[in-house]
Formats: sequence, C-alpha cells, structure tokens
Amino acid sequence: MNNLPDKTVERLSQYRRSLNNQLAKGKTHIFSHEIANLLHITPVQVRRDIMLIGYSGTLRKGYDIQDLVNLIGQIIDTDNGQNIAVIGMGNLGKAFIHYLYEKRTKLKIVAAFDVNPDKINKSYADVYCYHMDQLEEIIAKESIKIGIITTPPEAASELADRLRDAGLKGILNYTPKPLSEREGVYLEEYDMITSLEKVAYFVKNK
Amino acid sequence: MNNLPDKTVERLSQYRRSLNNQLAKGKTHIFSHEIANLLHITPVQVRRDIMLIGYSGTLRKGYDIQDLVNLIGQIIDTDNGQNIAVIGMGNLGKAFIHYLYEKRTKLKIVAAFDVNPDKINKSYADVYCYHMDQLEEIIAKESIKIGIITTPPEAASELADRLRDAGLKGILNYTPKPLSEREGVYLEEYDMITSLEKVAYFVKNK
DNA sequence: TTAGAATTGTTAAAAATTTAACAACAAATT
DNA sequence: AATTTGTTGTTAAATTTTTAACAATTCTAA
Ligand SMILES: NC(=O)c1ccc[n+]([C@@H]2O[C@H](COP(=O)([O-])OP(=O)(O)OC[C@H]3O[C@@H](n4cnc5c(N)ncnc54)[C@H](O)[C@@H]3O)[C@@H](O)[C@H]2O)c1
Ligand SMILES: NC(=O)c1ccc[n+]([C@@H]2O[C@H](COP(=O)([O-])OP(=O)(O)OC[C@H]3O[C@@H](n4cnc5c(N)ncnc54)[C@H](O)[C@@H]3O)[C@@H](O)[C@H]2O)c1
Repeated sequence: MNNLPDKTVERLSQYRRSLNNQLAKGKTHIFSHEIANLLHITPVQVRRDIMLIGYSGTLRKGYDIQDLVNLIGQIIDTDNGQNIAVIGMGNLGKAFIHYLYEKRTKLKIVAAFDVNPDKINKSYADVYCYHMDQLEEIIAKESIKIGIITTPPEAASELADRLRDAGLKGILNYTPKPLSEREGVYLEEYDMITSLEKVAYFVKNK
Repeated sequence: MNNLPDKTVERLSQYRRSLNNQLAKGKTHIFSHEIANLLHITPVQVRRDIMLIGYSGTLRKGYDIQDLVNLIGQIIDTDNGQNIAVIGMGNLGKAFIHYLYEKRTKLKIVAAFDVNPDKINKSYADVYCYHMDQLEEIIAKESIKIGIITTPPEAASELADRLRDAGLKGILNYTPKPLSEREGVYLEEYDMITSLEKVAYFVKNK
C-alpha cells in the first residue's frame, strides 16, 4: 500500500479526522456522499480513494466507519507512532503543541526546544522544553523522527542541517524561508501568506 | 489575467516572497533556475508560470526582479489592498497577527474579535481586539473582505454564516472542522495534521 | 415477485499540471 | 569571425488528478 497518489494520502488524513467525529456521534456506517459532504469533495473521489486503499463497503449500507478508520491507520501510521519535536516555542509552536495535545493521534510531540531562558525547563501542555544544546541528545533518546520548525526564519537553514545530522527523516517548516532539500529528508513547507494571497486573488477575480 | 491555473497563483505568491528577499540583498536580475532553487521546483515550471502571466525576461540576463515583483503585485493584489479580520485571538490568532505585522504586504489585518474579556479592548501588534458583538459593525466600517477563523472548532460553522451575512468574500479556516461551501464565498482550509500525517507517511514509506 | 431506487466498485474519459524538447538568440571564448 | 555556452519562451508530450459513466447488486415497496 505504498504507491498511493500524493493527493490521496492527504485526503486519507482528512477522512480519518471526519470519520472519528462521526464515530463519536455514534454513527457506525457512512455513505460515500456523506463523507464527500463533510469534506466538500465529490462522492466519486471518495469511492475512488477507498478503492485505492483496497477497502470495500457494503452495497446500500455504506462503509463501516471503524474498519475504515483502522485501515487508514494501518496505512498512514507507523505501528508504534512517531515522535515529533517542535523547535521554537513561540506563539506558533505553542499553538501546535496545544492542538496536537487535544487530539489523540499516533503522532506525538515529545519535546520542544528553544534558546530563550524564559521558555526552557518548563512544560507546556505536557511537552517539556529543552535548551537547544540538548537537541541531539534528546532526539536520540526519544528516537524523534520528525521536526517542526517554528523559530525565526534566520535560524531555519542551519537548524535543518542540524536536524538532518541528528537523524531526522521529516521536516515541517513553518518559517517563511524556504529550505533546500536535504538528501534522505522529506520536507514539507507551509506559509500562511500563500493561502491568504490565494484567497485574496480569488476574492478579487470571481 | 484572471484565468491562471490555481497552482500558478499559489506559486506567484511564493515567487514574490523570494524575489523580495533577493531585492533586499541588492540583486537586480535573476535566472529561472535560481528562482527554482529558492523554491525547490524546476526551472521549466518557473519559466512557464512567468510566461503565463505575460512577462518576458531578457536572454542570458534573466528576469528583472523589480519588474516581476510589480507585475505579480498587479495580478494578486487589489489596488488598495484588502482588509482582513482574525476571529479568535488565541495562540494561533496571535501568531498570524504577529506574522503579518512584520511583513509589509497589501493584506492587512485591521481587526480581531474574541469573546474572552481578557482579550477584548486591547491591542496586540497594533491590531485591536473587539467583542464579537461588534463583528458586523466593524466589518462594515473597515470594509473587511476576508476572515481568518482561529476560534475553537465548535464555533466555526455558525461564525462562517455570520461572516457571509456580514458580506465577507473569503474565509480561511484553521479550525479542524471542515466548513461547507457558502455561495459567493471563497473558502480555504488548512489543517496542520494533514501536513504532519503526510510527512509521517513519506517518512514511513520511503 | 417485480419494478424502481440507491449505492458501490471500476474502467474509461477528461481536465489539470508538470516535464521535456528545442528553436532562437545573446554573450563569452577561441 | 566563428564556435561554444547559456538562457529564454513555447509547443508538445507525459503524468497526475479528477470526473463521468455504468454494470452489478441490494433494499424498498408496490
Ligand atoms: N508559516 C506560517 O503560516 C506562519 C505563521 C505565523 C508565523 N510564522 C513563522 O513562524 C515562526 C514563529 O512564529 P511565532 O509567531 O511563533 O514567533 P515567536 O517569536 O513567538 O517564536 C519564536 C521562538 O523561537 C525561539 N528561537 C529563536 N531563535 C531560536 C533558535 N536559534 N533556536 C531555537 N529557538 C529559537 C524564540 O525564543 C521564540 O520562542 C516565525 O518564523 C514566523 O515568521 C509562520
Ligand atoms: N489548522 C491548524 O493547523 C491548527 C493548529 C493549531 C490550532 N488549530 C485550531 O485553531 C483554533 C485555535 O487554536 P489556538 O491554539 O489558538 O486556541 P486558543 O484556545 O488559544 O484560542 C481560541 C480563541 O478563540 C476565542 N473564542 C472562543 N470561542 C469564541 C467564539 N465563539 N467567538 C470568538 N472567539 C472565540 C477564545 O477566547 C480564544 O481566545 C482551534 O480550533 C485549534 O483546534 C489549528
């Protein structure tokens, strides 16, 4: 199950989120068009994605939500979860820690790092903040494989090297400075301004 | 210039960001492959996008950065900028306000809204936070056209209706609850968990 | 018990996006 | 002055992603 289209992988994550909500409401089965409504995409796309991961629903009864959630888990989770570090315990770093803390997911933020003495050696939402000097040590000890960069942009590039050298395999960069690719490290970037300017463009032109 | 592919619009925003950095460093001209490196995409894609917006560089000299920045501005900005509101002055709301405050862009956050008395009637990074009761009034007064939702997810759906009724044309939803489409309102969603699970998937499978 | 409605799974078609290929030509080098 | 090198702009091809179409099947209810 390792040749799924990129876009399908993204949607699987969203399916699971919505499906869990439905489960919480006591629903056990769901139709493709219901999932589609939840995510405002088309039912065909839902059915096709589900086909690609090799799951089958029952005709006229829909998909068993729990089964589907489990299967998605098998595909996108690792068996015992993956440990994550946040580097830069500012507004954004805190927002993410707080956010992930509320969800129970296999992705777990197990450490934060900063250089500011005010932030260090304290916990925020159960995540302990270490000094940057301990970066390599803690990454090794906690076998952290993914890092989220929320420092000021100036620090990002050097930091990414350090993370790579410490053995990280994935980096999520929220800094507005785009990073160059590093061999063996999957890189994902996000800049809010891109989203915002996209909205602005469509507001202007539609 | 209003039939650009979605993906090109997204990239234009990123081009501008990087180009401005280069300008700041005193560079005046740039080659397609340099832009490509900055964003880790291919030079062809850069050239093609630039072609689509109708700009021409000079052979063997590259693109005039200032001209290109100006042209991108003409395409994605409105003439006198666009006013934005943030609803929900928590960690994430603050992070965005702080972030946009530092950039000089035509997109300007002119108001924040919250229900918590601790947050109301104070300014954060020059943005004044109003009580939700004043939402419609301030939106009209400041002719706000775009809203960023950073409240708890429970509030999102009702809020989106209220924003639509108040005349907003674009909504950026950072709440993990996907909103349904509203006639006449461009909607963009972002959920960090999707990015994170995508990284986790590729870390696991590559 | 038959006809009609609803829903899945899948193949095929369409649309969107990215990549390749290369002609044109300016600048640098011989 | 001739040749090589580097770079753009653009058309065409390839790839990826979305949408359409529909056969198969189950349920509902006439
Ligand atoms: N991509 C987006 O959508 C988006 C949105 C908002 C902010 N941002 C960016 O995210 C980053 C953080 O934003 P914020 O509002 O949380 O800023 P912030 O100033 O609140 O937080 C930055 C934190 O990083 C720490 N830090 C500074 N240098 C460091 C270093 N070398 N190593 C480790 N930690 C260091 C600081 O002590 C601080 O705690 C900024 O780069 C900002 O531009 C991005
Ligand atoms: N999409 C993402 O990547 C991402 C990341 C982190 C957090 N989040 C989400 O963003 C939202 C905000 O996160 P946060 O960490 O800033 O939370 P927070 O609790 O710090 O902030 C929420 C703010 O909204 C205010 N609020 C509550 N109800 C409101 C209402 N009805 N109207 C107006 N304001 C109201 C609260 O007073 C508070 O100030 C949450 O929904 C969270 O799940 C999303």
